[in-house]
Amino acid sequence: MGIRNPGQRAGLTRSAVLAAANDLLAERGLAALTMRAVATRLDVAPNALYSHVANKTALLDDVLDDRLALVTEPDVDGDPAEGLHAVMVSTREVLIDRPDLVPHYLARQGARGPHAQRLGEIMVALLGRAGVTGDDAREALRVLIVYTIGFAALGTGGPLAADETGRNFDRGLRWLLAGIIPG
Amino acid sequence: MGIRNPGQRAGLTRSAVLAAANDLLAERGLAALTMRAVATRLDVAPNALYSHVANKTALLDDVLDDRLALVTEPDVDGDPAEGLHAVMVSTREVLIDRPDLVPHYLARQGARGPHAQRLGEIMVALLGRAGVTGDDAREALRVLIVYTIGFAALGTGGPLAADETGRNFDRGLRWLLAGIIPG
DNA sequence: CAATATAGCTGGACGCTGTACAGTTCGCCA
DNA sequence: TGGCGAACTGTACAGCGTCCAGCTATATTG
Repeated sequence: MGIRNPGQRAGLTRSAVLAAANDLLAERGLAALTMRAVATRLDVAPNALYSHVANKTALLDDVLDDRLALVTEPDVDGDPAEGLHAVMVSTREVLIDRPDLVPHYLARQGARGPHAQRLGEIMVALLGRAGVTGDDAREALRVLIVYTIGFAALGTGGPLAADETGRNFDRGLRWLLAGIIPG
Repeated sequence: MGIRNPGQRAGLTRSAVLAAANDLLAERGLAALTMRAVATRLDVAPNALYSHVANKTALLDDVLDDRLALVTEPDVDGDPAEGLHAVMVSTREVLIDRPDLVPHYLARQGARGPHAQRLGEIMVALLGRAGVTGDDAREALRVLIVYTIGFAALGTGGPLAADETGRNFDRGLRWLLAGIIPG
């Protein structure tokens, strides 16, 4: 543009880039989330972003994992089934207003970021306290994750209203938990 | 390219376009499925496709629905729970080797094509014969669909091997069906 | 059978994308 | 104080989906 001075530091930060991308996603959706749009919002040249992020896919990965940091941790000492229920509900709530992010998650065959990993560990611990371990735990984990992510992706797009979808999610989740932790 | 004679009919068909797109998806994945690649495969100029397909999104929608035509219909007079189980298993199998298609499905907030609709109706009928009707049926339908699509999307990408994932899917599915159809 | 309308295809182009390259300049550390 | 590495710039490229205008082989009509 000629307005920005060449070579001058804009004080750009990795987390500033993530935040800008996240905001853009929230305000205008995935289609509007282009590297150029993020750069514009930060008043910076498009390629400046590549000093802080490997590429757009990695950027989206990180935005997703940042998002997962907002999942509220359950009471690890309470009832395990209720703890699992709480984690899944919170996860869905956190993801549901970034619906475009979830297909990306699925296309990447699952999240691998630190926050995603932490959630997985918490769930495994809860399952263990409920007497589900080993292969059983791995299977239960996967079922719960797939179910939750699926519901987050479908968002409120079906024939049901928003709060109906929440109750619907809840109901299926309890069916799964009843199967996972019998009695 | 100057090789093809201008104005000459290539005998292009809508279903030929769908087939080419489907093949490309199977052989080289979603990233390789560009309008230009489809056109090249049909030995045609890229914009010729737009005589048969509204745009790329619609093309993907149609490829998906074509795919759903392959789902094997269950015995409508047998045990409803087994019928539902069979439909979901078949759906997952049909989608699992076009894994890129499923995030697209989710991003579009669910399939709406004729074959998808037919599957929905079959499921509702089975649920009805199991005594699940009205809102309960709509909720059960949604839970089953989300679960199945989710597993199709995650494909075999997790920590489990391919056939393990199949058994894993089966297990969770039975939990859900046990909740939907008690007794 | 001749004239006309139409639908299928073409080359070309537009605006947009992600991102590579090389150069400039700043802040920091020896 | 000198130099080095990191941050940022302008520029550019290849590839994308898709629109437009034109040509022509075919179908339709008189």
